[in-house]
Amino acid sequence: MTDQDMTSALAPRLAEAIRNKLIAGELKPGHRLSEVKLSADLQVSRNSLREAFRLLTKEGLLRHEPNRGVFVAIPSMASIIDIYRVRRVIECRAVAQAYPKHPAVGRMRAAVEEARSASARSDWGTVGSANMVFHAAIVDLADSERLNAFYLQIAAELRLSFGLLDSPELLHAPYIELNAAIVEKLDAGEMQEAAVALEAYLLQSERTVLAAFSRIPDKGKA
Amino acid sequence: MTDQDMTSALAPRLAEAIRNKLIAGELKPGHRLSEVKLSADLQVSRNSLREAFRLLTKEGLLRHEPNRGVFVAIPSMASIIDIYRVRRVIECRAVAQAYPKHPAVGRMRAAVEEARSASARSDWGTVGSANMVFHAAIVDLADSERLNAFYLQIAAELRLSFGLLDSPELLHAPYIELNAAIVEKLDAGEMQEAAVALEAYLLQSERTVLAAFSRIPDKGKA
DNA sequence: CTGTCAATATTGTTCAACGATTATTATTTC
DNA sequence: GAAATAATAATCGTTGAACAATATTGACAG
Repeated sequence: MTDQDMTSALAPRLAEAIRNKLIAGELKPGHRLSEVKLSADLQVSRNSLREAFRLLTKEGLLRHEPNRGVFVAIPSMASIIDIYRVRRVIECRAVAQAYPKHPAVGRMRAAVEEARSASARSDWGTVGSANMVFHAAIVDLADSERLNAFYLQIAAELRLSFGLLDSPELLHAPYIELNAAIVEKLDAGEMQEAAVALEAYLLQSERTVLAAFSRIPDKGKA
Repeated sequence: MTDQDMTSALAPRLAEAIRNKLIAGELKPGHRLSEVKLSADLQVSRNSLREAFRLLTKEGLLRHEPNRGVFVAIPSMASIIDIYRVRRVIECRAVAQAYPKHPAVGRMRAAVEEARSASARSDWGTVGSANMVFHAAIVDLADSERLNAFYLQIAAELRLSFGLLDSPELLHAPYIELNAAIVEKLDAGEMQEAAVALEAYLLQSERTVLAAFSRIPDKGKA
């Protein structure tokens, strides 16, 4: 079922497969990806694999060192800070300028509901995914496919960082009700208030993530 | 001098060469790029060229149709509208939240000066480039490398659209003094005013570009 | 004129090869 | 024994050719 999907080209499918392994944490940051070994494992040629590598390198998930190979990108504090800056720029503005009856608001509401029910059964993985959907919907308020595509990349990169952290509960649970509050404000037409709430929210989230990140013992080890 | 630069990999250099041809207008939108022909022209293998194609496709400059080949992306009104949406989201926010003494402000000022002097000698190409530098500097106010990289892509895509339009004077000249006004407001610490001025500016620019675009006779022709 | 079908051309993918660069090991020298 | 150096192995970078899959073209029959 998974390897007979000839609908699209091989390289993008490879990229997606590797991307999933990355955000699932199966491939750890700093690990080196051998072309010959991976191409043998995935039953594809070296050339096709290299094409997939280019894609992921441009997305920031892999790092390419000339004549040495590709490595899983190692998230740093700088990258986390950078990503949150991007999020504040895009998400806050998207909310501030949002049209209150935009279809994406419905998706935001649905994401909050799913997060709540998942939280009730302590399914923090689903809570995290729902949270991702929520913020992707926020970006969609701006009605720009380029912004959406860009955000998807950023989000994947952020997930890579999250993979290094444990305690997903602490990382996602506190924000469910904050998300709900933002939807409420949007429904009430209070876009400006929603934007400032989101900004404070993102700043707090950034602090939490950075704090968790700083508690990682040693990340310079292979 | 240009073909012995072994410092970086081949594919990115190819991509840059093709990108330059694209924004210079040497390759017209809708044109199909044959793998065998181009690889022969550029003296590289088909595999290397394909790697470069992936890069440019992900940047939105080329379009890939399965089993048919790659084509120069055809700018549409929708893409122009989308790009301007992105610009308003990013640039306005960057200005509104800017630190008035940010180093990028100096580059903005320098870009205005260059545009003025180029305008005096009717060098509209340079005026356009200086304008690009100005806006890239605006984005840099947000201090995010990811935002900078993203904006570079968007700008390249916009340049592709500009290539279809004539009368570069009308497209760039009116904005020189508006740029200068934004720098002044930033210097005065009036970030909010600068942001609203920039927003009006971008809206006007979008209208101008769309109007010029709609005057293109027939863009469905090969 | 239209639909069918073969012929042709182009892309998609793989493989094998070779030079260049890097990592590793062995050797030499002090 | 330790450091420096040379030889070896492994990997990447790029190329060229090959074959299958798909799309385009053109001929042809009705």
